[in-house]
Amino acid sequence: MAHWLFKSEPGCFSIEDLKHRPEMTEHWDGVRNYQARNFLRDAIKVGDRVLFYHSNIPQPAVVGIAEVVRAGYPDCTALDPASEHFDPKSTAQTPIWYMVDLRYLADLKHPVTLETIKGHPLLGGMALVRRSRLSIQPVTPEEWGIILALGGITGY
DNA sequence: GCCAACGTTGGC
DNA sequence: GCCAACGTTGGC
Repeated sequence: MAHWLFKSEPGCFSIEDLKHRPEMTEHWDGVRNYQARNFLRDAIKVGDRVLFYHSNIPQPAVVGIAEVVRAGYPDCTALDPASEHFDPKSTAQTPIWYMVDLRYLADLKHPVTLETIKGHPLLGGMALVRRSRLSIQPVTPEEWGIILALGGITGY
């Protein structure tokens, strides 16, 4: 089981949005970056765990965790001319973009802010700090454990 | 709202 | 295939 960090602008899609859909899964669509796409298509598997990160706000932070319930499959929004994520180069036969489905697991009791992560001796090397623009990135088991401990939850 | 980082596009 | 121009992300 691998660990990941997914970023989202809470004004667009927040952990609350994910949480309040207990009866259904949520598509993680609209990713239009090749490196993130490769993770979605090739590496992210059912059962993997995800740190849910809120970006582009005054206090960016990891706010909760989620579980992958469906591995990479073609992103239907790329095929829909009405979607803002429409990509005319992507077709049903040769899809370019992929998405996964997530299920809400838990909120952190205490959000772990970017500031905290940057200042932590064992977290300063995270992709979040070094490659700040990558929206989907791998997390090591050690980083996962530290962030959950800082966040005040156990059992995941 | 600014701007640095950096990914993508397109002319040559 | 290089690289300048441009667009986007995301911290501040």
